[in-house]
Amino acid sequence: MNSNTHHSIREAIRKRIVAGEWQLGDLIPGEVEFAEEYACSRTTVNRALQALAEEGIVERKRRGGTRVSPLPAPQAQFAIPLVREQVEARGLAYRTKVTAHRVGQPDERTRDQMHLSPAQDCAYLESLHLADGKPFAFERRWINLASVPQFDIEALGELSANEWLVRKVPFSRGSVFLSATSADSQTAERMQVELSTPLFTMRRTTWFGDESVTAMTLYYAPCYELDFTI
Amino acid sequence: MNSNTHHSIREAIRKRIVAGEWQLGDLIPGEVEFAEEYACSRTTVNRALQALAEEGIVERKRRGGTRVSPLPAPQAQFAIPLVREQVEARGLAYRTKVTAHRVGQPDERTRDQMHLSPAQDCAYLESLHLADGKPFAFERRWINLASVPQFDIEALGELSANEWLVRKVPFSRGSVFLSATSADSQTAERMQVELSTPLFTMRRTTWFGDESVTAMTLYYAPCYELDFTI
DNA sequence: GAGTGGTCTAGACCACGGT
DNA sequence: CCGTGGTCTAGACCACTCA
Repeated sequence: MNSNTHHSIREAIRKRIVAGEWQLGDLIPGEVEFAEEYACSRTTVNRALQALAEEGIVERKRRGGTRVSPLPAPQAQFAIPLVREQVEARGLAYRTKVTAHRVGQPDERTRDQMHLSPAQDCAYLESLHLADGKPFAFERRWINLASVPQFDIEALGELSANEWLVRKVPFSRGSVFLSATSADSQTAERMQVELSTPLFTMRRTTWFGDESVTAMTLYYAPCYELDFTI
Repeated sequence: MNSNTHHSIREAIRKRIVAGEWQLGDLIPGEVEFAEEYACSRTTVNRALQALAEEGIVERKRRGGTRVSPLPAPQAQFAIPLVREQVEARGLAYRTKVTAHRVGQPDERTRDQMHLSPAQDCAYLESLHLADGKPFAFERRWINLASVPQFDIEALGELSANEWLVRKVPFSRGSVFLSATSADSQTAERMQVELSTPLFTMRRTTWFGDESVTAMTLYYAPCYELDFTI
């Protein structure tokens, strides 16, 4: 048995690329050549190179061979965390509180975002996420009752709306917008900050199939930073 | 020949999971079983399921089988774009201008971030990124001359420092911090906004191996949003 | 047309980890 | 222990695309 796994070969080739053995955009050896060099089958090299292609390190074309990416863009992959996890990761106690809720029709902008007809009823929710009792984030959310008819304030229990939705409508997709906004009077009051404080803001709309599930805006406390590695 | 590719099988199984054929956390059929069902080899099913595992849709354990992820967290993958690309994607003309530069030693906080010894010389750069002549982002950057000795203001040409570094030190890794900050007087002047305007801010430190390359802070114009899909 | 990557298959052995 | 996933191999055929 050969100890060369597609994993070890991938790392070996990655190291050679990172070390600059080939210039950006240059052709690197083909699968057969690598297979001879590492004394393994072509299949194994193929897996290794496909993984590097998925990472954006190399680009591959039939007949054209495999080249080092001409302009490798730093890639980041991260999971959108639940606020509960963000709070508990800081060693603080998480609690959430619904500060307002009603059923009604969203404003036109939200209706557009969620592709709703004007008469469509939605649940509206305002919640505060607390870390050790202090405001950590303030959330405004619309939930499409047509796609989540089981939704009810009572059903949440101790969960935040997001935690409930993640369980009830898993594998939803969506778009995220990050920005810096100025605290409006309501947010400032809820978050106990001064009016116009800069707040890191995350806006999300999520979909299940072609039906919108929810649209929300989350305002984080001034201390908050979103961090990830590339 | 069978028309079932690992790709098509992956999508078929994904659809069944998303449709709720199995509950969150439930065991799904094993590789052999799927192979019979889709009339293909176990190898092909294996590739399909491994891909779903990488996406976080299923979790796999030897002997334990494959289960639907109990709490699937929405995953996002995106490339840190060059400011030039962000500007040109909006159909605007990109230009960059170095507004200040010198060689010296960074403040203690930056020195810590970059793991530098006190006497270590760095290049300091302030640049403005313009979109159709209007300020789009303002950047403060330290460059570790020990890891990039070839760096020189003249070497940049029409490129931004980041574009130059991406070519000169490709495949670097690093950490990113996103936040909302209040425009200080210098940034406000350069960006032509009022003092204390909330600005979406990206702080990055990048490494090549165990050597820091650069540390930078980028302040985006108020109109800016970072968007991606999950 | 020919060379490269993309994929499949059947069979084999290994490694982990639940019973 | 033994069933499950993890991986390798050799050979095969296909699909793209460059010359």
